Amino acid sequence: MQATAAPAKASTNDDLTLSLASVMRHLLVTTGRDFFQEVERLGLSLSQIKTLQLMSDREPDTLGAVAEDLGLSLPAVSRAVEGLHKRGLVKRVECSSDRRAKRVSLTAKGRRTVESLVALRVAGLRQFVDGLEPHERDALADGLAPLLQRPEITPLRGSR
Amino acid sequence: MQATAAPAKASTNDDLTLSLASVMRHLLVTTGRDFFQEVERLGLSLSQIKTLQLMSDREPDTLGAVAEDLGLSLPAVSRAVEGLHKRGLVKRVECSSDRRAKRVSLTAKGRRTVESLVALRVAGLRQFVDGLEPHERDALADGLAPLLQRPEITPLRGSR
DNA sequence: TATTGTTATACTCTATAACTATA
DNA sequence: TATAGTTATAGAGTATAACAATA
Repeated sequence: MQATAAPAKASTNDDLTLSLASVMRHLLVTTGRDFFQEVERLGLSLSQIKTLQLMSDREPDTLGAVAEDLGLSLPAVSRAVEGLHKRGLVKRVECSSDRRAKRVSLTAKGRRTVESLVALRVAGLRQFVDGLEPHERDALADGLAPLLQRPEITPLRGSR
Repeated sequence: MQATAAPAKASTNDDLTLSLASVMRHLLVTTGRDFFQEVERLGLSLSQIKTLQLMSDREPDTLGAVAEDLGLSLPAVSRAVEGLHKRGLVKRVECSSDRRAKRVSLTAKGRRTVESLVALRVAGLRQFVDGLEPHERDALADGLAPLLQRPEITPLRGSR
C-alpha cells in the first residue's frame, strides 16, 4: 500500500475513529493501575473521589449542587462528604444567607490529595510518552496540538 | 515565549503528556454517555459488563480464570455469571476432563450485546471525529498512525 | 487432602422515604 | 408549605467463610 496522488486522505473517519478507540483503550488499560491502587489505599469510595475532583475546580458549593452535577442522590453525597470531612479533606460551612444550606470546599489536605491522584494519572501517561520513539512523539504532539485550540477541550494544568 | 532556533521541539514530554491527558479527559467525559445509559437500561452490573467484554475475545474459560483476570472474587463472578446466564447471554458447560469446573462462553445473544455496547462507545468517538475540521482530522490521523504499529496497541476491529 | 464452584454472612454504597431545621 | 440536609430502611454488589462435589 503506497501513497499515490492523495497522500493525506489515507484515513477515513471510520479508520480514524477506530484508531482513536484503539489508542484510548490501550492508554486506559495501561495507565489506570497506580491510580486505582492509591484510591484503594486511601479507602475512598468512587463517589468520594468524584466529589473531590469536582470540588477541586469549583468555588464552595452546596451539597445539592454537587449531587446534581455528579448524578447522585443528595443522601449519597451527604454521606460521602461526611466521610471526607472525617478525614479532614473537606470543610462544610453554614451558608450565612440560608442557614439550611452548607457550602462544601476542599481543605488544603483535600487539595493535596486530589493533586496526588491527578499526578498518578498523569504519571501513567507520562510513562507512555517517555516510551515513544522520537518520530512517534513528534507526530503525536503535532496531531494533538490543533485539538487543544478548541475551547471545549480544557487544558489540564501541570503541577506547577 | 517565542520559538527561536528549535522549531520541532516546541513540545516537551511534559507538555505532550498534559496534552494527551486533556484530550483523553475530554473524550471520556464526552463519549461515555450513551454507553452507560444502555448499561443501565440492560440492568447489568459493571462486573457483568466486564465479564461479557472479557469473554468476547476469549475461548470458553473457567469461572476461576475469569475472576483472576477481572480482579474479582470467585463468588462475585459466580453470581455475575448466574445473572448473565438467566438473561441468556452466556452458557456454562461442564468441563469433560474436570467435572468440578465449568467453561463459560458467550451465546449469540451475548455476543450481539457486547457488539452493541462497543458500537455505542465507538459511536461517541465517531461523533467527535465527524466534528473535526479537515486539518484537525488529518493531523490527528497522522499522529496516531505510528502508534498503531506498536504490537501492544491492539487494533480494534470495526463491525464489519 | 486439595480444588472448583455455590451458598451463607457481613459490609459498603446507593436510592427512596421519613425527619429536622430553616425559609 | 417548601426546601437543604440528615437519618432510616431496603436493595445491589462485593469479599471472606462455610459448604458441596470432584480430583
